[in-house]
Amino acid sequence: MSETELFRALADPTRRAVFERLADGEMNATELRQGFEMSQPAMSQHLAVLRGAGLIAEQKLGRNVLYRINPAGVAQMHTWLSRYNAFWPKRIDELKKLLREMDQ
Amino acid sequence: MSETELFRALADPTRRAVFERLADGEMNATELRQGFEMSQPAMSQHLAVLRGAGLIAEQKLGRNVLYRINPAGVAQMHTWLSRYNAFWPKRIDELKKLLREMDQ
DNA sequence: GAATCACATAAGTGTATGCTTATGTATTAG
DNA sequence: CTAATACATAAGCATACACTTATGTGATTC
Repeated sequence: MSETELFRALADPTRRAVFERLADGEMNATELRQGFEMSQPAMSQHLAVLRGAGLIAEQKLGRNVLYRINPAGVAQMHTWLSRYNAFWPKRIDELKKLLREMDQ
Repeated sequence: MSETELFRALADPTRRAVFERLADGEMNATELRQGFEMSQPAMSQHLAVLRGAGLIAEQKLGRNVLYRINPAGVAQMHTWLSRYNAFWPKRIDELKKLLREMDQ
């Protein structure tokens, strides 16, 4: 899981939209394809890139493969981005607000 | 400032390293080039991509151009990533810790 | 004012990449 | 058991992109 792979995986708008779809929950490739004007092999390629980057994980159930977001990939991006927290002055108020919501 | 441009700008390892250098503070292109085996036009191109993506801002001082990190670009990435906070279970503890440190 | 410096832009090149059609393998349904 | 389904892989193509050398413009130095 390299940072380059992370960013490259998300740099393509189609592939990023696929990743964003998985935020709604685990899906197989056919479900993921709904709503996209895309061939089946294209989707397969995108999923391979996302998997290679560590952003998604798969689970084979017979001929079906279920894909879901891999928390480790998300965490890695968070870690990278956290270096730049000093450039984000509004974070204190927003984090406090977030924590308030979480504690409810 | 599109998300695609953001991710694409950071997807190249050289360019990401340039961006990471700017976290240390404002620099001109020649300073930025130190430590990189890179031609001057290559650096110019990278800076143009980062600027186009909204990740850096520039300030011209005569023939010198100073580059610095643009907080808005960082914030935009934060916003995108925050959609995936649900996949990051350790965040509550770490955020509380961060806030504690901030309040000191 | 000439020379030097700092940077942007142009043009070219080799490699990578997002798409396609074609094909293959494994699983499931009837 | 055959046909259909689900998905991965192969191969090809057009476009994008990170690099280079070459060049140009503007600012600074001497």
